[in-house]
Amino acid sequence: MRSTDLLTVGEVAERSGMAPSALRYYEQEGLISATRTTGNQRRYQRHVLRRLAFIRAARNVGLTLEEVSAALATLPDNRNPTKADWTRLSRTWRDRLDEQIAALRKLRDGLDSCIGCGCLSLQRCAVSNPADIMGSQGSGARYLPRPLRVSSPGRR
Amino acid sequence: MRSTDLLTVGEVAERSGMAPSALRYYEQEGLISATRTTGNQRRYQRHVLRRLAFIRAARNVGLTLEEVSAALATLPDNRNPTKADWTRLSRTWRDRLDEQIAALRKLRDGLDSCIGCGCLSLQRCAVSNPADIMGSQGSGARYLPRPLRVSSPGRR
DNA sequence: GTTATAGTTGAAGTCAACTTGAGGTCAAGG
DNA sequence: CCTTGACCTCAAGTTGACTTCAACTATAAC
Repeated sequence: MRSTDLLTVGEVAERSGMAPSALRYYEQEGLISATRTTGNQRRYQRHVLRRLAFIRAARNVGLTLEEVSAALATLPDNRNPTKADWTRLSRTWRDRLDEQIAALRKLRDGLDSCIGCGCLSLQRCAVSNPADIMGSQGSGARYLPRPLRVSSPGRR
Repeated sequence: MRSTDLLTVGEVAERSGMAPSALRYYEQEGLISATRTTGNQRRYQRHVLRRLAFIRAARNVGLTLEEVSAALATLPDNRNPTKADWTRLSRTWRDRLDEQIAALRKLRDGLDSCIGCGCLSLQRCAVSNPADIMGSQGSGARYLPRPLRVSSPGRR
């Protein structure tokens, strides 16, 4: 067993629940970083675990890696991120989750009315309506997870 | 303008809001069907629109095409599907949506407690917890849309 | 009959987020 | 010193749901 406070990929993988290949991929995408031993093996500082926790949490909320990347980029690089930094980043997730929940609820309520009538009319049914799942209040629906986003004709 | 009650791909595409390429793909996957003209062009019966509405609705709820396909296969082929048939199929969506909503709510509530503490601890934080988003009641979380499913270590 | 528009096929490309495989190297315990 | 298990890189493969392309043909309107 090594005695330093640096972690190998295997250790980080186990502690974070992510596959080593995912860790390499994240590094390649600039989301995390590691130093190298003289023999070119990765050694991670413990704080990478927090970063990975953030990444997982963000992915759970439905962000793409690109968005995660952008969020991480707003962290200060001259000092260690504080609680406040992480809090700031995760605060916007709440809105996103609220939007997602609202969208699902709308879908469900539309479905409830559809179950009564069995219509699934292209024109009238909220559930199968091609364009307008999120309704008309402005520019919503941007934060729906992929499978809940209605493919607007012409783009998937 | 043609006078029959059969629809061309273009017409079906416009009325359903789906791309012609998607319609061909669905046909290839056995989700819809069409007759052909002597010149080999597709002609759709009007009821394909209802089927497409179903497909879109199901996709909105997060089903894969394979699941949609399985659902459609339970429709009777000796008679036209009735309202009751469509209703039966869509009834299971409700449960799925309820599950999705519950999962998101759980995520949000976990987030609310995290915003206060800024922790994102791998061990304690519900939002970034690798294994256990849906909690312990049995085998839940099967119907979470892809981006909300936590990748269990070893599989994506 | 001509032309414009719309349709046909099969193969290949796209996207995100990884995983897998081949072929080779490192590190730690005995 | 040697073996074993962990690690390295780079390229290619995977999945689902399509889209795009090239090369060609049909149909409808005039």
